[in-house]
Amino acid sequence: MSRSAPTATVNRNAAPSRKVSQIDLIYAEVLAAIFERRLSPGTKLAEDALGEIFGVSRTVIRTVLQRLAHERIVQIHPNRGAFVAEPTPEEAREVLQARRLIEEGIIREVIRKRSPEDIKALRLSVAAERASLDKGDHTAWVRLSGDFHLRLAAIAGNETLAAYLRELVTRTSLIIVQYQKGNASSFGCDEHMEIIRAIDAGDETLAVALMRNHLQTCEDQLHLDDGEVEGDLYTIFAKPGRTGGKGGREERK
Amino acid sequence: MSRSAPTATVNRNAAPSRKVSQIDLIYAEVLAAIFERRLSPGTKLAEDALGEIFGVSRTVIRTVLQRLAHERIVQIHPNRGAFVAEPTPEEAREVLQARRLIEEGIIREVIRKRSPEDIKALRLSVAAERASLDKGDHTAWVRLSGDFHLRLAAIAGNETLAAYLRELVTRTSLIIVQYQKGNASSFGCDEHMEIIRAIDAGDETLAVALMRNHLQTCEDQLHLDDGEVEGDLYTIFAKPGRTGGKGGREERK
DNA sequence: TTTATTTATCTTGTATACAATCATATTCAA
DNA sequence: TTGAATATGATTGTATACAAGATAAATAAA
Repeated sequence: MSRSAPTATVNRNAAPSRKVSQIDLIYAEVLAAIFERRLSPGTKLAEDALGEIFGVSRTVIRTVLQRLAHERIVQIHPNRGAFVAEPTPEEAREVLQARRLIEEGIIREVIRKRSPEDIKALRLSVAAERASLDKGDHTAWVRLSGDFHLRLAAIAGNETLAAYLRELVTRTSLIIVQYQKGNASSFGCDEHMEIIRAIDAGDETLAVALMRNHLQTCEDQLHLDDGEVEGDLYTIFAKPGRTGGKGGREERK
Repeated sequence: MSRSAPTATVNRNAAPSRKVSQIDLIYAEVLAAIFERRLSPGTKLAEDALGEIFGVSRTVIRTVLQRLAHERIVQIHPNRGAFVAEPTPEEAREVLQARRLIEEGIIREVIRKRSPEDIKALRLSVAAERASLDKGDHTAWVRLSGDFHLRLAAIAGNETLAAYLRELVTRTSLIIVQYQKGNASSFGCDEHMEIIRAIDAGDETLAVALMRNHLQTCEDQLHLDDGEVEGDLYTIFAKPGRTGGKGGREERK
């Protein structure tokens, strides 16, 4: 709680608008903090501290943490507390494999159901991606990049699959935070564009292959192999100022 | 709360064994009640009543309900309470479609990774299925039937996909409770056996086709079309003793 | 100095109390 | 008798209080 002053009590301002529950707001806030690397994997999410920060009791914090735990963004150790999850390399591979399976199915369905408006919306989505990339707004790009995949799921029209993909996309973001080497994956934009073209052309085989490659590329840009123990070593031999920025992890289990 | 006396306060007996949390116990208890048709879709799950029944406070009941809600077994209406979900025909089709997609992927993986012990365990699982079916223990059969699919997921070795399939299997049970016509699906056993044979033979194309057919058969045995409004009509014009048993719904929203 | 044990403090788990919202019943007017 | 408005009761949402467990510190023994 030492440096998070700027984002504290953000929801206090828009208090009268009770249309969106506090729980959703805090949930989104925590998620954003993780993806913007303000909260590192392994960080403890103490109930009291979060309650203080967001101006609510532990009761609602608890609800948020349980939701995040169900989505595997947070891991709850009974009687010990909640921590930002540290997905293992194995889990990372599983998530990407699950995405390949689900998104290939979605692609096939999209080709069957697509309308010209859908294609147009997809192109706009990728344009926004490119814009955020040009602006150097990495945070926005992460969100928009995920949006593209979620949009495909929406077109496919299976809400159940879309919900699972939403979770997988979120988990992918956490995985990228932990395992991405350098600031790669700037090709994502172009690959998304290629996929749109294949869908527009109705070429199922190509579209599926492109999606598979796209997700494989994403996986290849992670360093999942070198340093399987890296997480533990880092924890044990933690030195401040390692990653250069002011993002030294504050608390670890 | 009028007739559930026999199952009430079950967890009080095994009190000292705190290894399994109360939450897991109550969660399993509620789930069992739904699948054994003691709780009908649409039934309100009042926090106070459940707390009284299980001898805990609303706090832990709330946690259970939120977990069930995340898995779509329960629907929470803000400020109004939690109700056993009433999956729509559309949702039912989505769940089955998702299962086809995921389980086809799992089958392919199983064929790659299977060991002789795996095949043996699968055969035993189906044998147990058949035994419960012969004994007329429908409740046990529902559980074992789901177990077969979960076992395949375990062999495939992707914990992430397995978790999703677990949810889908659970939702399928709820869907069957709501839409199954007669006591059909006794063929499930044989179809499971056929799938095992195809896997054992390493015939990926056949195994995938059999799984697809199996799930399609399951979907076909539901009456999803006649009576899209059936749920509502039933609610409005509910008459006791309709389904023969003593399972008249106790409370509805 | 190192290791084991005990104590103290802090955090989570659960129960209870209060506030806010919704459903139902009653009253009043048309 | 029907309809709207109000009042009452019940249920959920949130905060707080207390109990149980875990971490950390301090003390004692090797």
